[in-house]
Amino acid sequence: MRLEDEIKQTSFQSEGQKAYLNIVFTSGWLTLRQAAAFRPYGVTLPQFNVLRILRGQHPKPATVALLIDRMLDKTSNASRIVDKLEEKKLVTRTVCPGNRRAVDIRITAAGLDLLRQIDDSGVLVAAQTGMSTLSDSEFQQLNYLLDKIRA
Amino acid sequence: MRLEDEIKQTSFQSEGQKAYLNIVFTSGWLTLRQAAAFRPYGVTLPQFNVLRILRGQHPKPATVALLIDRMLDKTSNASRIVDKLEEKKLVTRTVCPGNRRAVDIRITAAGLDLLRQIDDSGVLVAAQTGMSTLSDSEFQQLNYLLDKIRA
DNA sequence: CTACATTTAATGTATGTACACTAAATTTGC
DNA sequence: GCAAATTTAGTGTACATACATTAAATGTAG
Repeated sequence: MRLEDEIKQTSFQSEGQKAYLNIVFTSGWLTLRQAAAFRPYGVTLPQFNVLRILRGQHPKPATVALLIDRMLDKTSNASRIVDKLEEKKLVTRTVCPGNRRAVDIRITAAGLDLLRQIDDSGVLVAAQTGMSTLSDSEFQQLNYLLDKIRA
Repeated sequence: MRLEDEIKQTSFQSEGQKAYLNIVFTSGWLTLRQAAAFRPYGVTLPQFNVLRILRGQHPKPATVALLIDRMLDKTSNASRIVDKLEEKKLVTRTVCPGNRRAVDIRITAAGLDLLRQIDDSGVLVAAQTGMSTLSDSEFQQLNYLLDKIRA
């Protein structure tokens, strides 16, 4: 749907201003759909993303610093997201033996199970059906333009 | 900067998956810059956006429902954003005489002053310098692609 | 006119975001 | 070897987001 109709604004200062609003609005639109898809599994989107990073490391542990490095949202508080996952027994936290400042974070069997369930359900794919309306070359063009904005 | 480098991920399931991450990441990147620009003025980005909607209505009042309709983030809690603005005396809230369920929200002289200050400062333009790296036709292409995703 | 439904805003609760600050462990420079 | 700097997590606080629920005013059907 055209941005103009979504936010009931008919004129914009510039195409750039409109593009800014469009990026932020589309991001929210997509995130809302993703979050809804995960809700039945009892994890939020940031929690899911941390779990996926941990699975990528498995069976090696990750530190909080590594999570921050790989997270989309660098300023989000990885500690507190790990808190929630620990409460749900999806991850474990142990002081790193080699460096007692750091904390080794590992995904548990239950965590791996949950990710497998979500993978199998196709929920992730379904949540991105909004994303299936573009061709591969259009996606590439989009990625090119977004990367260029942050040049 | 390439998304791959920003989030240290070298492979993606598909261009669509990568585009999804790119939209969300770029949105966060832009929002962070905008928020920093407003901080000296003591308002947050959602608060600023509500103020702008109210200026657009001025001198007519707006209701909470109208704010939600025009906001980028429909599920954000307009009531509480108005709370903050009211505390800062940037808006007023009065029960709507014609419909006592509704609340008339108006921007105050101080609110208009603040917006004028922000406009004059060029802060908004400066915050969007990240957005100046694309040509108009590239922005148009970007808008087209984003609208198509939400088709 | 009254009972029920709908509209409108506000509130409650859990989570996440942004940023400053703290505290402990380690590294570095002398 | 020790003092200062740095690294690493965690905490505190303010704000926003997401969604369910409440409460009051209004509309509507009988």
